[in-house]
Amino acid sequence: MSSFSPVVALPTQFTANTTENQRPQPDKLALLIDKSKTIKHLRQIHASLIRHGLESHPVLNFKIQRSYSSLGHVEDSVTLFNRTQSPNVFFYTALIHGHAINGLHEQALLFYVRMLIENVEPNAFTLSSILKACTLEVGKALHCHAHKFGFESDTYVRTALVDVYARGGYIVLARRLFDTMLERNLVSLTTMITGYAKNGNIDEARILFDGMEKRDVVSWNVIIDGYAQHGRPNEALILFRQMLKTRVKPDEATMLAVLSACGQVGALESGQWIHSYLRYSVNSINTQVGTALIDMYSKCGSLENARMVFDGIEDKDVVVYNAMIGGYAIHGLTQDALKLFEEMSWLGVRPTDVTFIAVLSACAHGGLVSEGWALFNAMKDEYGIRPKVEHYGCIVNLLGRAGQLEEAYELVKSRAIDADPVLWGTLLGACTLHKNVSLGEKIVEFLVGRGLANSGTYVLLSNIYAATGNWDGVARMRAMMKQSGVQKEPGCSSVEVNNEVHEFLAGDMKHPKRKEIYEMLEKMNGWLDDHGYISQTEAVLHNIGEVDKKRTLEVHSERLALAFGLISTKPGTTIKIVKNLRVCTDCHAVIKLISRITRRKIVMRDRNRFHHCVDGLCSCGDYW
DNA sequence: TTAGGGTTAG
Repeated sequence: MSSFSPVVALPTQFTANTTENQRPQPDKLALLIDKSKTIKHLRQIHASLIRHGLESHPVLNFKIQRSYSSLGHVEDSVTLFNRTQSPNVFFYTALIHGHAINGLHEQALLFYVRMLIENVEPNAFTLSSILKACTLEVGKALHCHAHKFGFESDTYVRTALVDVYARGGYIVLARRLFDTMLERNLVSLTTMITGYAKNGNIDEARILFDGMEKRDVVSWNVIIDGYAQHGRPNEALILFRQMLKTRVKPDEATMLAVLSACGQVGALESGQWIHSYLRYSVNSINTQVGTALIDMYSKCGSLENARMVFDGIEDKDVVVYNAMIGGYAIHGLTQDALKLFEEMSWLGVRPTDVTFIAVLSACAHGGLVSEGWALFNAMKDEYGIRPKVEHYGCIVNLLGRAGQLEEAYELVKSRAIDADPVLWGTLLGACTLHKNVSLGEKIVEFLVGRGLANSGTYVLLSNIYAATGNWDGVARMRAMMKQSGVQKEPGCSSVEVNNEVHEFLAGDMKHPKRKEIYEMLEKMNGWLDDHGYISQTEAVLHNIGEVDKKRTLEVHSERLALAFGLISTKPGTTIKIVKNLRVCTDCHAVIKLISRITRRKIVMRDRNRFHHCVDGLCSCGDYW
């Protein structure tokens, strides 16, 4: 008790009506408890409560305990609980809720069980609190409890049940529970939308969202994030613009979702807009938002800004480092990535598996085979991190790019039990790069023999055949692909002009400025001819004549994006292009040359990495 | 009491 007694720093607003002799009114104390925002204030009130012999007051005790929980001090809450004789349902519920919101799911469940053992009957509050903290299996059992105790139709309980089933992937069941609710409200709708969005069923989510009468910041966040996390970042950005026209004010969660979308589409201007919005709307940028900004700037090609945000974050955790190292990696700045990794280790920040993905991919882009192996081994031996398939992917990629195909093949084969199609794809991609037909065929044979071949296998082998001019082989693979119903993902490039992202497919005629774009393409061809450029027609993976091949290359999506960038920005402006697939060798050469001819910096992000083209040279050193 | 949130190979 002595630790509580001196009320030294009790602020005046709390002491005004409280002298040593005067007992404070319980209802006033109750109000103070509910209003206290910091643990310090709460402890002071608690002290005063004990000093005045009110420590057994049921309502005050309950409120104190609840406040401890919500301020993240669950242990104090438990202490208080343990000192309470025969706690009632409210007490138990507050405790369960406190554990649940602080992520202590198992303990929450244990208190629930204890409550049942003590014959304290749960109420609707209890059930909805505990449902939030449970897995699908436990949720099913709790569903029975809800039924038994008669709360199955309670709005809160029902909403929590919808959440549990949706989280567990039982989306149809969740929908049925949702449809049979006595009343739908903003939260239950948002819960259902979240369920669809997390499951990747974003179109269903959108239908419900569009039908909402009222939307708050959370419902907007859920739908925007749903698009952002499921490969539809453009739609996320469109919705965000719609949100700005409403009265609903975006919050940090909105910013995180939108920054992710900006990064994916390479929308630097939109990302910068968010950054300034943040600077003006919040006092300081927290670690999470900072990380998202670093990621956005890196993916939008602006490493300087990424670094600036990085330097401005005071308490850098490992995730912040991971984002920055990953940024250096995709830009091919291998040494900077490794240096930062060293710096972070030196500062005592322990790397995670994600950190190693970042540094290993940095090594792959720089062709640093021995450094990569050393890091891979250090990860296992020094840091005790078990390599995942992603790490093997990095190593296979590193070896494959460097031409050590057999070694890479052995490594993948040694892991054939949990063979990952991506790993095989990486390896086959390396075979294409080095035109190693025999190993490619050997791999495909191996995969077919073990029943591991999939549609992608044929695509890759067909690419190897095409790269070596084996058109019979290509035709065979195309036929097999047709049979298995696969299609190659179409190449798509985008460029951001005036805060708007313009997308192009190969040979695209849909853009309103198509006339000007194609005129520019012609002009570009003229420049290339003047510089004696010869098309690298072997980059065309179809068996057609040379002239047709050249024509095919000329309308590749990245060229259309480049042409549009050239006609819609001032001379000297950097052009930033984002492509969904890897850039082809011919386009790479053309873009380099155009950077010299137009004296513009051209930055292109392809599926793998960034290419900064300046004065005819590319930052990747033609190694990609 | 009910909803959302940072980094991840090719």
